[in-house]
Amino acid sequence: MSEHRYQPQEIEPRWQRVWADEHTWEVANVPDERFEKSYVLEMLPYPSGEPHIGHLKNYSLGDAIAHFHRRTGRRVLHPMGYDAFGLPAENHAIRTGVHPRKSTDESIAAFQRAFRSWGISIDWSREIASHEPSYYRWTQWIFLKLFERDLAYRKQAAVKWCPNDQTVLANEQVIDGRCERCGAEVEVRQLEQWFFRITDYADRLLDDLDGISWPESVKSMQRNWIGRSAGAEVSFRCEDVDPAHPIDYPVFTTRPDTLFGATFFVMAPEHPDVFRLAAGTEQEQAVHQYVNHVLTERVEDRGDAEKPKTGVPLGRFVRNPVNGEQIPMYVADYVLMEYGTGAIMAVPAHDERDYAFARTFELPIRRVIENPDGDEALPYTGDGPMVNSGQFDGAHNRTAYESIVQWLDNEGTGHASVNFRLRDWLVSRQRYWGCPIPIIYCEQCGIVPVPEDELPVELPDIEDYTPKGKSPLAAAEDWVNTRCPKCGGKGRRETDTMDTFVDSSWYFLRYCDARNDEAAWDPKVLAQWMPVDQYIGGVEHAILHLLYARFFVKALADMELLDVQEPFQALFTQGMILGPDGQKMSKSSGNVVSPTPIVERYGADAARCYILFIGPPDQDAAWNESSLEGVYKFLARLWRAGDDFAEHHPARPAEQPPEPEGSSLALVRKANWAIDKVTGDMSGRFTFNTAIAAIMELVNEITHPRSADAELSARRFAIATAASLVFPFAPHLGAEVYERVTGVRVWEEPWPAADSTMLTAETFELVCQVNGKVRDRVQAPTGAPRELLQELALASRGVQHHLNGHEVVKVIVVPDKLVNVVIR
RNA sequence: GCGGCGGUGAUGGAACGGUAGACAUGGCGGCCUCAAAAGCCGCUGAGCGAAAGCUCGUGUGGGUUCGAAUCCCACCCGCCGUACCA
Repeated sequence: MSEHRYQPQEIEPRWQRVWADEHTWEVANVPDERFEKSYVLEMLPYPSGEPHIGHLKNYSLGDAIAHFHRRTGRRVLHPMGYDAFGLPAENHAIRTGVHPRKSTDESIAAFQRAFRSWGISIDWSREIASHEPSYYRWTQWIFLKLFERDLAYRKQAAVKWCPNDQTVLANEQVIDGRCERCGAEVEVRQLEQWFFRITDYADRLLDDLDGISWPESVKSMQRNWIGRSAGAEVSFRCEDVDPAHPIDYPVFTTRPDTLFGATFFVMAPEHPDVFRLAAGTEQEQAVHQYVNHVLTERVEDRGDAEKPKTGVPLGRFVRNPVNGEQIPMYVADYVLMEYGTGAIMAVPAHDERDYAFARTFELPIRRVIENPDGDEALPYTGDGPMVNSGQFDGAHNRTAYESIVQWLDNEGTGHASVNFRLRDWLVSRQRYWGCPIPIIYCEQCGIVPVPEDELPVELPDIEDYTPKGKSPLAAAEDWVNTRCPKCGGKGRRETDTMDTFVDSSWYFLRYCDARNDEAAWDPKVLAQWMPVDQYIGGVEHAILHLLYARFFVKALADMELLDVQEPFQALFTQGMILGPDGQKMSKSSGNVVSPTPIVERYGADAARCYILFIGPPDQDAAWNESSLEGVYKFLARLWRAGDDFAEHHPARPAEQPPEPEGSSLALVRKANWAIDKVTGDMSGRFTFNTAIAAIMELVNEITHPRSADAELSARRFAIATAASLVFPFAPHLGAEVYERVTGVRVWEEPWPAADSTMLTAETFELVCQVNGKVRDRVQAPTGAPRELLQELALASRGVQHHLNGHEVVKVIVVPDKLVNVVIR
């Protein structure tokens, strides 16, 4: 009887064929008022090699949510695509000579096979890949739209350069002074590059976080990254260089209340005026030496806050606007050109860095805020009454804050100001395998956008991918040399390509209208689907992708190309699957678990259930094969229960029996309990681990010998319910068992609703406590009045035993739950 | 430093302020079998006890409460992010 065994290898392909042949998961862009829409989206994969176990988790999670939404009466958009441009394919090409398009397409095929073999319910009619001209045509179009609005611009700047990948990087792609991709130490170079003006959106990117359901951790990371600081901009005047033409140097400070304590002034080594200021002073030589030294220092070393402060005097003075004092100017590397104005007022008494610098250079330290605790220690960064601050003496610094800013404003020496840590997004890359930037440089007309009707600017084939400090595309002379669209004269194409994060900043929009050849999307179609109701992916994208995509949506909304302000209404960040050793999976540690052999051996359903059962999905979890077998056994038992039943009874729709008794009642109750539990878990925190545990309990009840004499309809109902509930996690098995027992396709059935009368029994176990400690448990009628419960508890053996002789002070009764007798 | 999250059996993990440890793994015992595999049933936090039962127990120390893993305060440890950001 070998066929009476759970054989996922037989069941799974059969249902996959049904879903493929019938296009089951496709949805049309035709509005249907009867149903609410739901857009469920997992972050699109980067197709490099084979899918790994993290992908299995990501798409198992998303698929369960998509199925649940469908069966609770929503029209679900659940598409798939590939983030196909990028460095790994190109580096592979450099090593092997294989065109990145070929290796990428092979990898995409592997992903497609995997998704089908996992039974993920994807609307394949909307599939996209960012390296196809039909997609990147619109990436280029968006670039041009941003360019039109001056949100894409070109400027010379000190940028982060990866010497290994031979390309510039966005600030977000530099981790601890190293390249996010290859780990090489990043250098700083002055280069002309393309930027997106994301800083224009800093305020909105920050404020709108309040309105979306995202994990607090991700919101907080974005808030920190945007780094909004409120303070004041204050001008310090330098009359030294030419008294006839004084120069005002603004600084940004979050502590204008400490202005009276500013005893020196520091500029960043990159500040453009540093050499001019030092010129002609005895410091000239020293300043040159110092600045040159700093600029050759490693980025990582310079950022170390622990290292001793260095710097040199500029030989000049500036005037403190609040008290007219002339304070010395310095150049020091602890001041950063990228933040604020590249110059600071130094208040050593109330700032740790300024304090350290002042001690090293023996500069005056003047306390202007007292510590209410009477502690004399400096630096003191807390609040307190002001001293040595002229007219503000005695006032509390927080109270005086506003009036100082007001006073500066009246004097014309300062004003309230806000500063952001966020920098503009550097998007050009000196690499081949990316979306070409649709720009032409003309000797006459300068920077000229490629006309929309000439899009896409197709990526040409080239021979040599090796990076040479400029884009490999520069070698494609035929392609580079073109005519200026404006004047018809000689033009040269931009040879840099776009950061791949540009491609993935709008793909969720393209899914809505993926086959539109006339436009990136039809705004009316977009309005039907956007925003994404549930987005699912890894935390590693907390800043980069999630910030960029939000920026794109806001910018496009401002152009009235769409009408949402936020792309992802709710976000769920999954935890990582670690190796069996609890370490991050990596080729070098040899602990990588591939999903393919697991799926082949245990089936996709078991692999999917296991990965969801392992723990709360937002937490990291170590892979453990023996637990996987436990999940497999559970599925096999459900299959066997269905098989046994179907062997002896013809399929008929499952219904809850009207008045079950005895073991039938127990079974029906358990089924309803499971419906209630699973439904709750699916709707809230996605705690699929406890949902699966509840289905396990139901299956345990079904197969337990005590349920053997339950009536037919009760057994059918219980088995069908288990199959129905397991369907979002194990779709093949759910469909198989449900159909064999009921004759009906489970995905066409609505999600089961718990019968509330079955969620409670006539009696319950009353917990009897004395002073909060459990002393007995007795059966009591459900819904019994408090008096009765109190009576039962007081009469119980355990309570009596502990009562002896003590005075009962009071009795707490929690209906249908417990009684606590308080004694003295 | 700052921000976020977490600390519960041998293990992964459950527990609207109300029976701590659901479910699963592992372990032990049993059934079935000539035997094994598979499957099924039961037990499984620690200590004391013949048993009934008692005591202890959710990182540490306090607090609130009839009752705290859960709420509050202080601290310790771990993970993640970020950092000379003025």
